[in-house]
Amino acid sequence: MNHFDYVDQQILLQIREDARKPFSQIAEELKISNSLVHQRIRKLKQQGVIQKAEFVVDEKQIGFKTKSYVGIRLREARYAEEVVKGLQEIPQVLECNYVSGYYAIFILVFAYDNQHLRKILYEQIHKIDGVAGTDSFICFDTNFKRPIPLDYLTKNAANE
Amino acid sequence: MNHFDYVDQQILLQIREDARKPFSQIAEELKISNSLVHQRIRKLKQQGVIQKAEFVVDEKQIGFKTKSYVGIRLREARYAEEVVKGLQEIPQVLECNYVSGYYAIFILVFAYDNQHLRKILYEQIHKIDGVAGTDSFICFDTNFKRPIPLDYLTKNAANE
DNA sequence: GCTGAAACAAGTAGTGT
DNA sequence: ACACTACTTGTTTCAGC
Repeated sequence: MNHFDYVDQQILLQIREDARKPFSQIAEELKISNSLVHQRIRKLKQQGVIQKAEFVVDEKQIGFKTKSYVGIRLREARYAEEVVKGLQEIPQVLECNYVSGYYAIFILVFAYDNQHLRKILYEQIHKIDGVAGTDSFICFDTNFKRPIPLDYLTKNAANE
Repeated sequence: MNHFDYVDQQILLQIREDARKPFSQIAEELKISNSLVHQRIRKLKQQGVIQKAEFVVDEKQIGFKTKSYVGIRLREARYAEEVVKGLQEIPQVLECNYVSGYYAIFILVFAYDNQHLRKILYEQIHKIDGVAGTDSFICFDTNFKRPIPLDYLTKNAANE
């Protein structure tokens, strides 16, 4: 397991909320040196704990008003790979997972509006060979969306 | 509709993939001045197109191996708000949406492992008043995950 | 493993076209 | 609406503790 102490956790908590926060400011708040922040962030990157920094784009502001999760059933399991390839060709499909349960594949779709979603479903997804059917769960509202807790790592670090 | 031209699009494409990319470097690549990049990013922030910059944390690296979508059915529709409040108390529930279709609420859960997920489901979610039942779609694998396309804005800008 | 200073690079604001 | 310049601030490296 990776080493992961209080300083790492505090740095992570800050930069994952604001990736452009100056390291010098973080250092000041944690009362550590400028360069230590730099060293720790480099370590976290090397370990793969942090991968990259992204600017978050508001989907509604750029015209995507309909967010929907879609469960996909296959005619037979062997079509899975091919269907994933087909889904990848549709830019509005932002996420694609193999799942357990009633569906084989579970995706996240962003469309301009409900009509656009209907088009994507019936003119594109349903035409992919191997797709037996779909169920859509259109998001009326997102109540909350938040980052993953960091407690597991610190708990484990305590055992080292 | 917002003004949104080629420069805006190019800047967005770059910073959403790397929020710490130096503005000066973006300026160089687009062959525009340093300060124009700065101005445009400020504009995009004011318009709400970009909200904040985040560092992406790898869930597996920090101990969360089980990702699952969970559909929640309610005993009666009027319980909705209360159930959302209950879900908010569970830190491993990272996203919560009101949805159309078979379920009333659809959530994203990250757990240490399958047993931990089971615990969250039966010892926490099922004990919230109003929850009639749940179905879990455990993600065996995420085939792809990508950012939203930006073409809509530029298409609309052309009509202005 | 951490700090501090020094060299370097980038962000910011004001002015002019 | 954009570029240029001067100024401020942050980043990064490295010697030393």
